[in-house]
Amino acid sequence: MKDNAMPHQPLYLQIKDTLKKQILEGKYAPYQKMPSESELMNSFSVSRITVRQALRDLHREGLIFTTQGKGTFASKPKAMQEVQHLEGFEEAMNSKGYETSAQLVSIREIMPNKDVQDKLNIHARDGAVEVIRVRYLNREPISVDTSFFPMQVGRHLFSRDLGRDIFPLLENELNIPLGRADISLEARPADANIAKLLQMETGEPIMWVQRLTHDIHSNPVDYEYLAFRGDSYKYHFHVERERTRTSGKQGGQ
Amino acid sequence: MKDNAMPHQPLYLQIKDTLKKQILEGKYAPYQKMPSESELMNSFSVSRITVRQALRDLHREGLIFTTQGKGTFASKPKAMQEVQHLEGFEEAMNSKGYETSAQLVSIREIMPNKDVQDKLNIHARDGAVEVIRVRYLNREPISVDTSFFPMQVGRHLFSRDLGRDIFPLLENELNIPLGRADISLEARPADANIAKLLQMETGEPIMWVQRLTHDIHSNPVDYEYLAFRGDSYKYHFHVERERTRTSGKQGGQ
DNA sequence: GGTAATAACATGTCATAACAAGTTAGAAAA
DNA sequence: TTTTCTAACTTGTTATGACATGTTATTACC
Repeated sequence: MKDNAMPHQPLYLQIKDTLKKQILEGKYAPYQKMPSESELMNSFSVSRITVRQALRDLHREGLIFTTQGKGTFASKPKAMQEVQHLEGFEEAMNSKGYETSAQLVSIREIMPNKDVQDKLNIHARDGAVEVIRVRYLNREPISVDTSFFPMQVGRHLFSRDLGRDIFPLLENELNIPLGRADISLEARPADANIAKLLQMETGEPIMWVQRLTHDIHSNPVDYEYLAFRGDSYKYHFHVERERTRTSGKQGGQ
Repeated sequence: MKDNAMPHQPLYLQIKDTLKKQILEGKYAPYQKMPSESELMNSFSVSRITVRQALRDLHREGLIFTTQGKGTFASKPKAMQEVQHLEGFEEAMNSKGYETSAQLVSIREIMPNKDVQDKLNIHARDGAVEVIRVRYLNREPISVDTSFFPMQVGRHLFSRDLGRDIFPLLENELNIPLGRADISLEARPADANIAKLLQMETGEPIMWVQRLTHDIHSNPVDYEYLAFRGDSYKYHFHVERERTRTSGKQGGQ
């Protein structure tokens, strides 16, 4: 594990990585039964505890689930985004070992509608840049992203590779330090255009995310709609019960 | 918290709960060294693997961290950077001048399925109380709430008015101080039952909210599914861009 | 007193083994 | 043919044991 000489990985991590790769490559379809612990012991020539340790990690990462007496099954990959901080989709997914990519559908200068004007604090005559992309998770379309940028930001994007994340681009190449984002979530039916891009039926549920991102000076720099497939996306977060609310008549559900 | 016949818990879970309680009570200050595995083996009279399994779970919950050669230490209490308080539904709506109400569909004692067992940390034979309600906004159904309570909480609900919020009921009448809640959001199609209760078409999008609420001692007290009409509900919150991530090559969207 | 070596301590990895508990396929009985 | 029972299979828990690796205290030497 010191610099050269292929770092020796513990067996359980090697097994975990092998199985994870197989799952992500689709060797095991969602809900398909995987080899038993006994079979894995034999095929990897290791003890059961080593296999279990690998399986336990895979379970913790949500890639498998196990039922006593039945066996181990591949989970349906589900993108889950933690809402603790403004974290990009790609970053969140890559940290889980999923492969992400994005495909630019279009980029153009537009006359912003009222909503975009209000959000970006601009006028119609200022113009704005609209970027539409489809994002992929493990090569399957998962979201259609429609982003609007004020011209002083947007005009720099025409010459950039938009097949990857925009946030680091804004920060690292345009030197725009990002700050707060306002986010809203709704469940909506997919319209025909989105349904087509996401390879689903019109009317099926999507998670409709609106996000307005500011720089650290609170200037709006990016207003976007993200339409995620409902069956492939989940938001997750923690909240605390605020103490002072207990004195009121409200609160809870 | 389990008053009657304490169901037999695996040793590692008992040890984990004991240590967790000690940590949360402040017996070990943040970063303070905890007993070694060897000492825990002796004090609990179990094998090392049983101790390690308990420690592994505590580590996974963020309560401890371990360093090879040094030992095991209490973590700094997660100062949950709460995105924003989940504003109580009723409060949020009432502050906007909307009229809210809830109608009890059913309350019954059930044998909890595996998911509910896991979430409420109970066994099937413990039973649980299931409460199903429809919530109204300005007299139109907006959500179907299915809540599960462990028996020591749930049995008190049979004699209560469930036409109003449960959280203040739990806090003010049952003296259960509420703490953290884990929440996840998904867009899903409404099944026939929910569609009927919400007066919508089967398959239309709903916002599927899963919420596990704990008391301040981290005991789970309420596990619920909230199915909101997609066309009548929106989640909104703020997040900050985390500074340290800008140094990476990933991030953004 | 400072430095190096060694021993003791502590967690990390892995093996073998056994029993508990849940599921299912196949055999036997009705 | 259908139902019941049992053996085989499968995961869950726990024990004992050994070696690897990292840290720290102690001892020996200069």
